[in-house]
Amino acid sequence: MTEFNEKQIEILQVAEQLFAEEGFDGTSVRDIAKKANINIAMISYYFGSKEKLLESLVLYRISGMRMHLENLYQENISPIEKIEKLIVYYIERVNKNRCMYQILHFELSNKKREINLEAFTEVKNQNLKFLEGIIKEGQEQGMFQSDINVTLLPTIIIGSFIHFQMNKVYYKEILGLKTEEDFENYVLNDLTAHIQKTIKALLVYEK
Amino acid sequence: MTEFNEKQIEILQVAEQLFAEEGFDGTSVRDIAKKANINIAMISYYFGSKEKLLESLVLYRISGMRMHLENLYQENISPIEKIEKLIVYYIERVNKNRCMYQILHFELSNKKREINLEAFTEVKNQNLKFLEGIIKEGQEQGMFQSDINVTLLPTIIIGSFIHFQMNKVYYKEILGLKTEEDFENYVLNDLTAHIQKTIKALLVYEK
DNA sequence: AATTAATTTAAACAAACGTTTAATTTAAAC
DNA sequence: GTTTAAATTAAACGTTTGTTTAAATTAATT
Repeated sequence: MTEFNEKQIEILQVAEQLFAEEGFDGTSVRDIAKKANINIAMISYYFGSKEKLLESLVLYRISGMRMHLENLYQENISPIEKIEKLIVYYIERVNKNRCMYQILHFELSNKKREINLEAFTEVKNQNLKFLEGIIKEGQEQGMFQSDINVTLLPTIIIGSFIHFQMNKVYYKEILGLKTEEDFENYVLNDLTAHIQKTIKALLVYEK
Repeated sequence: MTEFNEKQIEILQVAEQLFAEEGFDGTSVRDIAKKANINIAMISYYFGSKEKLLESLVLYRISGMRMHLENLYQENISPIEKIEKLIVYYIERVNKNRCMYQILHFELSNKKREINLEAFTEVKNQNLKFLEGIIKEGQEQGMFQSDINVTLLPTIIIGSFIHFQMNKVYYKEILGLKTEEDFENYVLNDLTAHIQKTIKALLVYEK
C-alpha cells in the first residue's frame, strides 16, 4: 500500500470529518480544500478524484482498526472478565473511529457507489474468531450456555452503540445529559455497563 | 395537517425510495421526476422545494408509525410474553419503515439540514411508556429484576436490527444467506428470536 | 549554478444542480 | 359555452459541481 505524506493525511482527516458531518454527496471538493487550506486541484493531484479520495480514506482508516486481542486471549482471567474487556475494546474502537463508522454506515447502504470493504470484513472476521474462542472457553468451563449465536453478539454491541450515537439529540434530552461531556461519560460508563450486562445475561441465560 | 393527493403521494413514495438508496444529496429532483413520471417543476409546485419535500415525507411517514399497543397492554398474558410480542411489534415497525429509518438515520447526524422530529420523539416516548408499564408489571410479579434501564431496551432492539440491515452484504455472506428471501426470513425468525432472548435474559439476569 | 522534477496556483471547462418562468393544457365553476 | 382555476409543460435561469489546464513556484538532483 502507498504511504501518505503529511499533506495527504491532513486532507484525509479534513475529508473524514466533512464526509461524516455532511455526507459524501453533501461535501464539495471546495469545502475540503477550504478547510484544509489547500488548492482544489490538489485533491485530484494527490488522490485522482473525489471518489478515489473516499477510497483512500476508507483504506487508510480501516487498516488501523484491527484490535489487538492476542494478549487479552491469553490473560489469566475468567471468560466472563474477558468478555467484559472485549466489549470495552469493541466500544473503544467504534468510538475512536466514530466518523469512519458513520461514513461506512451510509456508504454501505448507498447503491450509487461501491467501495471495497474486504479489509473491513477481514477485521470483523478476525475479531469474531477471538470472540468465538472466549465463548468456547466459557462453555467448556460450564459458565456459558451452549446455544450461543456468536455472530450476533457483536451485532448487539456495535448496533446498540451506534444507534445511541446516531440518536444523540434524543438521548441527551430524555436522559438529561446537558453537556457533551455528560453524554460522553454516559456512553463510556452507563451504556458500556449496560451492554456488558446484556451480553453477560445472554451468555448465562437458560430458557 | 394538509392532506396529500394521489400524485403527491406517488412523488413522496418515489422520493422515499431514492433518498434511502442514494441519500438526499445524492438524489436530484430530476431523478425523482423521471422515476415518478412527472415534470421537474411539479416538485416545486406541490412541495415548494426539495428540502420541503423531505420535510413533508418525514411528516407523512412518521404520522403512520405509532404502534397501537393498548390491546397488548391489557391482554391476559404474562409480562414475559408481552415483552416478546412487543419486540415483534418493534421489529415489524422498523422493518416496514426501513427506508424512512435509513433516511432519518442519516439526517439525524447530518449537520447541514435540521428537520423537525417532534412527532418522532413523541412516538418513541409513547412506546417507552408502554414498555415501562410492562416492566413494572413483571417486577411486581417478581419475574423481572429491579434494576432495569428501560430507556436502553429499545436501543438494543432497534440498534441491533438496524445494524443488521445496514450490514446486509456482510451478514448474507457470513451466514450463508443466498437470496433476499433467505435474508428476510433470517431477520424475521432468527434475529428476532435472538433479540427476544437477549432482552428476556437481561430482564431476569441477576448479578 | 543549472537542470529536472514535484508542488501549487488561478482560471477555465462542461455538466449537473434546484428553482423559476411563461405558455399551454386540462378540469371545474358558472 | 364561456370563464376561471388548477395542473402540466419545455425552456431558461444563475449557481455549484468535479475535473483539467497551463503557467508559476518550490524543492531536489546533478
